[in-house]
Amino acid sequence: MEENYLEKLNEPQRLAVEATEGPVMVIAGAGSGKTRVLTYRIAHLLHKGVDAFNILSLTFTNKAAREMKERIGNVVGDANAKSLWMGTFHSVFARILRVEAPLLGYPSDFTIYDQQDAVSVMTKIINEMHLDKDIYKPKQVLGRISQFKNNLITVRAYHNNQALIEADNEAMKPRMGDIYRAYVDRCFKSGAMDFDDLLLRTNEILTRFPEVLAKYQERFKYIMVDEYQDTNHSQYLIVKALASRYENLCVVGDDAQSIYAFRGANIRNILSFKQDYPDAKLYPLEQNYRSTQMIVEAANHIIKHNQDQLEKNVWTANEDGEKIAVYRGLSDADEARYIATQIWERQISEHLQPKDFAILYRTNAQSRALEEALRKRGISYRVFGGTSFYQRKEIKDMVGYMRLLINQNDEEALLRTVNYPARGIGQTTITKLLVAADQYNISLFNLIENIAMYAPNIGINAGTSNKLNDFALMIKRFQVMLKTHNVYEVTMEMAKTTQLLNALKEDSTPEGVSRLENVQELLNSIQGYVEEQQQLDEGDSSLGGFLENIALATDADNEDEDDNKVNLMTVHLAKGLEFPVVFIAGLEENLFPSMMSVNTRAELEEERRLFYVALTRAEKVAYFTYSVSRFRWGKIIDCEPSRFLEEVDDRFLDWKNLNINVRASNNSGLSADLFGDEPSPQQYQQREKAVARQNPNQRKVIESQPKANFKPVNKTSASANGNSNAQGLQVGQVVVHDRFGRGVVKDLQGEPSDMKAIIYFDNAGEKKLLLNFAKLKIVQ
DNA sequence: GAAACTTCCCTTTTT
DNA sequence: GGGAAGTTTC
Repeated sequence: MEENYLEKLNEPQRLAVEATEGPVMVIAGAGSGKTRVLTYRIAHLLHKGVDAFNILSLTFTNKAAREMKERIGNVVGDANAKSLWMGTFHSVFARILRVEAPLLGYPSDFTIYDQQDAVSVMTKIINEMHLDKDIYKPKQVLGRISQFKNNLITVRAYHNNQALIEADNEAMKPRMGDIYRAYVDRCFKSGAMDFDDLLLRTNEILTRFPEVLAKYQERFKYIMVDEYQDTNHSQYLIVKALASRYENLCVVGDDAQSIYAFRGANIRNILSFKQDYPDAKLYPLEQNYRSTQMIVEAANHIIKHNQDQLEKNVWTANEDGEKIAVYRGLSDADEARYIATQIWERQISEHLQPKDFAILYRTNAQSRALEEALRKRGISYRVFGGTSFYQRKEIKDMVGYMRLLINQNDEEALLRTVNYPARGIGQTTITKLLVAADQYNISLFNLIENIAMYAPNIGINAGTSNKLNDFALMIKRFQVMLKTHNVYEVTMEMAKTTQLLNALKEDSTPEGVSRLENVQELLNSIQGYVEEQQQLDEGDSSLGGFLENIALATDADNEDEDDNKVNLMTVHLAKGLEFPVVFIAGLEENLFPSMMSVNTRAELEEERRLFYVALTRAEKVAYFTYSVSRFRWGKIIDCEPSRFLEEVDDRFLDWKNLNINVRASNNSGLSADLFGDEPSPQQYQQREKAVARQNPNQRKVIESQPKANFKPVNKTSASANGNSNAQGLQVGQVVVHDRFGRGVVKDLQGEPSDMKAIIYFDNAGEKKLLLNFAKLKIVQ
């Protein structure tokens, strides 16, 4: 236990940490040490003798949870930190639902449908109901249903709510209620929950089963919620229910950083905390430790344009800092080139590394131009977000089979896999099956496994019937195999038997090769997962556990072993992060603020908060850039500077190229500026040498494959903290493992990057451990 | 039933 | 400019 940890806090921080009993709200301005407070508060609870088992901490991202756990481990020791429940709402309540969902008639191995699955279900429903998909746009309809669910409006409640029905009638969608019912039924029959269900069903259980509620109230005596301003109504109710017995609830947030209203976040949750808990203690954190005076004041100045906000006075004792540079590009390529050049120059002049830079933008699509400019400069970078690894077709195919093994009623998984790789089961057959399954009210898989019985009645010939039967038998066989073999072995066998690997191997195009690599990467990560989980006390090396992890994993969670790269991400993903130098790109009307968000004041204020979040990520230096034209939807369009730029007082800004006075509609002078400050090849080489001298270890890597974003999931406390070390381990050495205790290394196998050790433990016998995951201390 | 070809959306942000 | 869905052809 680290001593004197309280001395590392300022006065309000310390008070917030010490107020462990009763409701507490911490209003934490940007950069004011919010994470520090949460971390030390938990450490303080443990120090006071509270059992880690009784603490629940809800964070906004898995990444935040992991980092916090690590930091707590540093203060109180890993063993103590281990049994803390810490994670996102979705992951924590998914875990609870694995136990409790059967109360509602769900299988405990329920599938979690991602956005793609949900859209696919919805598209089918709208087709089957013969509705016009231009009026009932699947994504829009799902958005509406998401609103219902996040406000706990069930299908029945909807049908009893005249106001909602009228609103949908007026929106020309009178069938909304029927669609909602069909969607919920369909998911239920598939044994599947979407993201919103994870919260809605938790609420349902806590309301309908008081003994279950009591169990978790008793367990979670101390509850902490990070980013409280971004909780929606459903999350709010869960927290309220769980905390209502002991009321040891601590919420931390900043109304100025609420940026998730579009997915139901309700800023009122933070504004009305004092009404919900009249005894609540309030601790405002106003000293910013992150940024320069310039950045803090400019950010304060920006957020003042919003009407809806709590009075706050964020200040800093840091240095003045330089003004915010504003650059106007003539095209998105020009804007990107400017940014790349600035990164290049600052790396040399300020001794900065690639990882010290972040480029933030409003939409994922903006990354392309930026990537290209960085590649041209030979600057290594990393893109967060966008199409994630698990959304790729080849991965979803593979995962489809895996899902089917643990939940054979998962209709989306079945439809995806039944004819891939092609086995002669086409659209006509599928349609017949869907109709029949509905008619007999059984699941698709159920129908297929008894197809011989049904085939004559539903017009399926003997040949097709056999093919379907073979498919069902194959799935059954793997289900049996799962009982005796580990997940990796089964998956590998499945990839071979289904010809999935072979089909990919035959494709020698670059895309095909990359697909095969992705599948291999997935297989590796399964192997890593199995071995890692086997080493944890509460490890879950089951297929279900793996699938849950990847369903709730996001791209921001993936860690790259080489993270010294320029960071590219949306502003949303940047929340909670900080970087010495930040570029905010694409500050144009209809882009930032988004075209979709300029109609109401509330929407516009959320965009402004987003701008505030972006700027407050910067520690030392910030840049604003925009362009007068941009490639969008395959066309070049003219752009106007963002209204947000005009809102910022000039005393904060350093306009870089005002002298080139070109209107968006006038292209004269374009060529001169577009290529004006490109360095000559000689200058280029000199700079490269300068960088190499300054930083000999850093080789310039050209990075483009999204694959590089991917790491084995759930990499909790691996080698990063230094006490485990794959390098330098030798046969014959004595090591100590967290769980297995003392052992002797018998053998080492595999590549250095993926090495396994056979270790004979005094108390646990012989184990094969992956050194990337195993926490080993070398004793002699 | 499957491959080749064409058209249509798309871009707001994410668990 | 790109990926998915729909359409045509074998």
